[in-house]
Amino acid sequence: MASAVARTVRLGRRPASAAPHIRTSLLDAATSLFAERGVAATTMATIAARTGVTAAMVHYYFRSRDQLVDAVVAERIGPIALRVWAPIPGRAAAPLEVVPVIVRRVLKCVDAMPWLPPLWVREVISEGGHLRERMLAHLPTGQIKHFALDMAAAQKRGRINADVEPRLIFITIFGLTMLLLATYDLRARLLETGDIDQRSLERHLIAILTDGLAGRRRGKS
Amino acid sequence: MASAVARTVRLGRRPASAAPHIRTSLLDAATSLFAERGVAATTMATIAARTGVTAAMVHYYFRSRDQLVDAVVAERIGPIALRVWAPIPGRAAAPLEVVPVIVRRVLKCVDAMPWLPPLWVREVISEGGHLRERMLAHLPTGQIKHFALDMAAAQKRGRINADVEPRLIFITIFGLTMLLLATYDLRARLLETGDIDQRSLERHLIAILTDGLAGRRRGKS
Amino acid sequence: MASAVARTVRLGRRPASAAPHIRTSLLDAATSLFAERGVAATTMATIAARTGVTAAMVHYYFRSRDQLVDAVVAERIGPIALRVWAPIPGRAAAPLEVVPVIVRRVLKCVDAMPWLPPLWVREVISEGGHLRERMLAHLPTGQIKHFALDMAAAQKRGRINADVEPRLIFITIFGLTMLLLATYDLRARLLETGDIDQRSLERHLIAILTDGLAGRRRGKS
Amino acid sequence: MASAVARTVRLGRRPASAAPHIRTSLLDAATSLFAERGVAATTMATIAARTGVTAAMVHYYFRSRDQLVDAVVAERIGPIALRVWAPIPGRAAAPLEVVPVIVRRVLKCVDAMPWLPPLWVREVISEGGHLRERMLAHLPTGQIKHFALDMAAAQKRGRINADVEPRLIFITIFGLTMLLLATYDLRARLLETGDIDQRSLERHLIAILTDGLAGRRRGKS
DNA sequence: TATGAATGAGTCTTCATTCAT
DNA sequence: CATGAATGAAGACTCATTCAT
Repeated sequence: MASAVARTVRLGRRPASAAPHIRTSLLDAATSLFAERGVAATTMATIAARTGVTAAMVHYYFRSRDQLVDAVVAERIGPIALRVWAPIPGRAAAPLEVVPVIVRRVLKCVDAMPWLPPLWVREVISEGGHLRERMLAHLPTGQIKHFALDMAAAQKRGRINADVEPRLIFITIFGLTMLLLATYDLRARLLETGDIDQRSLERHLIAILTDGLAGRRRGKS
Repeated sequence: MASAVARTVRLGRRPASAAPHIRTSLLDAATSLFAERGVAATTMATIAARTGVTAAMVHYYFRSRDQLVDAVVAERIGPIALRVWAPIPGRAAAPLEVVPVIVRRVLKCVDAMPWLPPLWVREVISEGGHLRERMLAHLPTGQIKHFALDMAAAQKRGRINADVEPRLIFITIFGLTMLLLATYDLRARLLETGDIDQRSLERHLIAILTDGLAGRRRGKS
Repeated sequence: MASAVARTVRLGRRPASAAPHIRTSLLDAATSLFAERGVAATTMATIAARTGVTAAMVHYYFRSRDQLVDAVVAERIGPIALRVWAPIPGRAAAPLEVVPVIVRRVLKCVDAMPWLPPLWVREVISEGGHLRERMLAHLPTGQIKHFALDMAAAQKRGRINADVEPRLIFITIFGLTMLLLATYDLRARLLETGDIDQRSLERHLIAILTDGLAGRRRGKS
Repeated sequence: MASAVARTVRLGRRPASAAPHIRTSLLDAATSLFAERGVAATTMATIAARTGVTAAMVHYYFRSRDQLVDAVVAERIGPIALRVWAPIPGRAAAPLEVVPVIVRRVLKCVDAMPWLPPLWVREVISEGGHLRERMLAHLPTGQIKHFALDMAAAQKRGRINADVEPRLIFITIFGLTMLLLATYDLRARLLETGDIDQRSLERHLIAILTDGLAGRRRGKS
């Protein structure tokens, strides 16, 4: 935030409080449109229209479509990755505790940023996703590898399911959470049983993942 | 298939092995391109080029882009849904057995159709997916609902994890499998630890999902 | 007709009685489609479809679109011109008698060929009409000039309206008749007074044209 | 017009005489091309080329071909209809006076807009004309009906030809004028007697229509 | 005679991008 | 800072035409 203010001042604009930065609004519009209909299906004109400006303005703030996409990744999606992948204290000692921590981190993020699950599932996680390459640079590779190593160690000590693949644990927890969030409305229309509230979803995720991770047979098989 | 061969022979064209129905080839090209780069980012010209024909040919076989997409859904993706969602014998008596059955069904499908996971994750499951609406008509709604009811009953009888939401069981098993399949190469590049072979993947999935579904506390909480 | 039979025999086809010639049907379809929606807006495929054959067949019978249009002019529209412009017996002696003769000739033609008025008005008479150039060759130029000269002579003898331009008499009679026929349904929708039957139309045309041609002041002004 | 000049000057572009609104030029080009070769045979690219801009510009000013056609009707042809169909003062008292009024109105319009006759004959009046439906909304239906009623009344009072159909009077006068104007060059090439000057044309039309309308037998037959 | 397959050229339309103002 | 005007490139789609069978 500090840097945003700094830049505003440097550029001689009015203080942020007076009006939302157009740049910010454009980024908002782009992000949610990318989530709603996909990156490829979102045009500069649509983003401009949702923000109430002309398409030329989008070019004024982001030199090109490519750089706009970069900005969305760097300023919107990237920071989330850092929050989600932040080191989990005590994960070595109590490996099963990672499940509720990760699940709740994701749920909390999504509360504030409902566009996240579809965008992640569609454009980041999925092979050929339009944001995939760009996201790679923003992922804390070191921590991800570290996490896998910690899990492997815990498994060796017999603390987690022997059949589980340690390198898949993070994506299993994180991905399943995202997936169930991203399929909210699909389920609603398919099952026609009314929606599943977030409390139940959280309980479901934590139960199945914790117990699955715990397993009945422990230690590396 | 027999009739296709017959016709090819009768017409005296190149050997059947070299020239299957162009319609089939186009459908193949479209399906894999949809998986590789998404529906919105795939043009008729690209599909044509990959098949080695002109763009006009794509219109010759499928009147419009829209109908081509319909054909992909109806002839390629739809049939898979039927296989995956086919009733699982004895699921009421041994609810935990559904996990390996579903996981293996998906893995088997994907063996023959490697384009499936990215396509499903990106364009079907994900909110705003371009094939979502079209797939709905092809999903065996009745069986999906039935499955949820069976799981709910099993849970009441204390056979599965009390904290699990029965309506989420199918998507949890099916979706997690698809997700891990769709992120194969992402993981490879991220972890740089060499690939995880399919055996380990299967074991991981079955372990975490079976044990997660079993849980330690049984019965509806 | 004789020549059509001759050609059929020469080409070794079945006699005309067995089935309507496809060529004839195609010509019929083309002619009425040209009248309904204009030459430019009529495609080979549409003509083929209305005849119940493939577009390739249209090319088989008429080498090209251009030659199909030629055939329509030569075999459908051209012959009518000959009937309409046929010399009117006694026109020199009784110049006013040309009006009912021409009007009735046209009405009779149109009875059998309802596509004529719109086609003529749209594609022949009108500047830039797609059949205009082609029709020129089929018009009996000599008779048209002759008619104008006869009228001029009659006018000099004080038999017709002094203010009338003799060279415009034919087109005035013929064109007005065609025009009123071609605007049948436009009037119906505009006036909403029910249709004007053909009897009234004929009476109207003959009255206004005869009396207009007769005039009150006779002789060249 | 004043504002257009003002803006051009303010923007410092080429002199106002050389560069009127491009939108206006495009409308001009479209209108005359529609008249020259018909609506169906006129492409966006041709219109653009004649105006000296790219095809994309035509879409910039008129969202689609359809809306361009609408604009031509609404802004070019529609207004003319109002002038031609404007109430004729004293038509009830002196019904025969309508002829020269209408004829001269049309001739005056066409003087300024030479594209009118072919366009009207081809695309408005003619069955299946591409502007027909769109023009209907712009025609002063009330006045057209009123005119027919006035003529019918005049006929009952014995003021006009008993055999004439009152509902056909307007189209007879208006249509014949348009028709003779639209066939100008056809006649020239057919008769090869040199062109008929507009004076003679006017005299011809007024003579034949006035005397035809007057008739010798008056009153409803 | 008849057709399905195939295509090049052209049409309408959209879109990212540039630029003068 | 902001926009209207302008465009080249590309996309979906159509159509007349050809050709092997």
